[in-house]
Amino acid sequence: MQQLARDVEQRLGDRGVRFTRGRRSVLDAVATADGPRTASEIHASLDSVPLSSLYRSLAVLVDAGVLSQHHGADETTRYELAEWLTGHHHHLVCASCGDVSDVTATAEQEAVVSQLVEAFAGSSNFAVSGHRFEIEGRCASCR
Amino acid sequence: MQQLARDVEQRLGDRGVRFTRGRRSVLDAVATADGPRTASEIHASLDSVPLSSLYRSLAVLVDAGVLSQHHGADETTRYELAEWLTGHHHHLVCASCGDVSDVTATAEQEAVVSQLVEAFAGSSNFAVSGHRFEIEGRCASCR
DNA sequence: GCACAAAATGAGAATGGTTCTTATTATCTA
DNA sequence: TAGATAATAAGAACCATTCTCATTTTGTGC
Repeated sequence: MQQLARDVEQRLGDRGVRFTRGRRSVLDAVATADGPRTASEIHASLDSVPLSSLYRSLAVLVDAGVLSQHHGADETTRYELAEWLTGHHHHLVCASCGDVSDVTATAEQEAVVSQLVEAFAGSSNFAVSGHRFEIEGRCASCR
Repeated sequence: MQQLARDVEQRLGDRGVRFTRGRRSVLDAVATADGPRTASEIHASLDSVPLSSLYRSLAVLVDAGVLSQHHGADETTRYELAEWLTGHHHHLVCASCGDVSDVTATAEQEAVVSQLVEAFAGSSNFAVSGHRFEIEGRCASCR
């Protein structure tokens, strides 16, 4: 966590973006979750940060490459640490409660995934920059 | 296309849902696309179907299992034919224009995907019901 | 073919997540 | 410490989507 804050501070500093108290607490809230979180979830876990500021902080952090955002099973946007901070991983998405949790592949598994990605994109004239692998089902507490 | 309409008519009939003119044109618009489409894209390709009716038709068709909806790279919902009508497939998502196109895996590739899915979900107590594999990058016309 | 009930539609209002605006406050540099 | 710049707070605005309700269409029994 200390290391995380230092990495992020460096990254923001390099880009002339301040690492303010508000942004720190947003980062903390996202970092302590075990999967991507929605803006309202983050807001709920944080008092004293108004929604508009929260959204602005999230946008700044996404823009700086500290967070990544994606739009999963439900219609709201979720935020999590960028992969250079957490390592590459995939998601288990609960169809019932909408919760998303992380799962990390082994090196061999990830090699297989990469081969598949190349094979899928190969036919079209498509320049791959990444992939997303989401597994849908019911989480332990919903089944 | 004829076959598609017949399959859908049957499915809707079984559920006591009418296959009206409006719903037919919505189905056509989705079916003729080569990937998932947003409500406004569909709306644009269809005159004489008001937005509110379009959304209602989409909801009915999703509910009947004729269409599936998902929330991809951008924040708007996209609709496509359910997999029992098109076969299982994956997506190439253009990070630049947001367009999504379909890609179908070979049986061997899909077997590998299934193995990965089981391996990923295996550790948690997670009941898998499906998976989504999305490849991000730049499409032929944006690169 | 006709009348009635049930379902579908159209138009616009309402909702909710997200973004924008503007005045105020905090931060950095000199 | 002052001045310049960036960040924040509050609420208005925005836009995709959903809801409401009056009207129209469709299917069924006569």
